[in-house]
Amino acid sequence: MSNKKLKPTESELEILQILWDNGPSSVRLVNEKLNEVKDQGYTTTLKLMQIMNEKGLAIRDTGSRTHIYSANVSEDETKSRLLRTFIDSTFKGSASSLVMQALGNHNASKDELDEIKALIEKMENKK
Amino acid sequence: MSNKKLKPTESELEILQILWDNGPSSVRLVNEKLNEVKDQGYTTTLKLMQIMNEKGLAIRDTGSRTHIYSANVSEDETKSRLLRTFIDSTFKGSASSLVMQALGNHNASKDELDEIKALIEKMENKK
DNA sequence: TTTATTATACGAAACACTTCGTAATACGAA
DNA sequence: TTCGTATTACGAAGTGTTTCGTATAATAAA
Repeated sequence: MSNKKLKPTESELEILQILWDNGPSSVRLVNEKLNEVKDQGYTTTLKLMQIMNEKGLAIRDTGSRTHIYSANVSEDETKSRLLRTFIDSTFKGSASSLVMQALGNHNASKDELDEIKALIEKMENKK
Repeated sequence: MSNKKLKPTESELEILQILWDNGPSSVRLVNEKLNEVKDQGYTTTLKLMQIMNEKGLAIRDTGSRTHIYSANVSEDETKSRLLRTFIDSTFKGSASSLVMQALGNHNASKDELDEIKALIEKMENKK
């Protein structure tokens, strides 16, 4: 996987998510997945994926006529970087501010809270 | 406060944060605060704030020569909406996925972890 | 009053992102 | 081979954001 520091756009992230979920895919398949959610012409999707290839967000196998695209950035690293950027720009870098807002506004279930608390304890033991 | 559903841009959010922190402010003051962090010409800041006024993100008092701008959207509501959008686009709508990622990838310090754990315990006791 | 300073208004350029029309090409079917 | 379809390539238009130069107006200083 590439370790480029590029921040994908909204549209690119949608496509990356499809590639992460489905593995290497043709433009046709990605476009069909996208069209389950929104209207978008085939050539629009194609163009976006070509640009993603140029940017290094995706790579493609051009061996056969139908090019097969794969994500070239890892899901975890990408989301972690997006989260970091979001925390910095919206919550002045404070992860706890964000978590409080997230937990406060979405009424997490008791099971979710337990799960999260367990994770926190695990992390604290490591520090 | 206005309840318009407008999503501020990155630059607009920076300015809103200054207005939230400092209260009603002149363009000059906002520009000075911005310039502590980044280079940006005065007229650029002015233009952004004029646009924010047009969009309803800010209002201004034009009574005296130096116009005084105030945020016209609440900090909590705005951040909550931004968070919701971010969770939807990046974490498929799952707040706990986001929290896990925030806690798991060095996005939170030990102090923040303690803070969050305390919050969770408080929430659990309420249930 | 004259000059210098400070502020706003306006418009345009630069940039990035999204969208799609059209052309060229490869492939498969008749 | 010929025709229709699927695919990629290319370029340009539309939109939104950011940036700033210049003009105009108001105020303060001399």
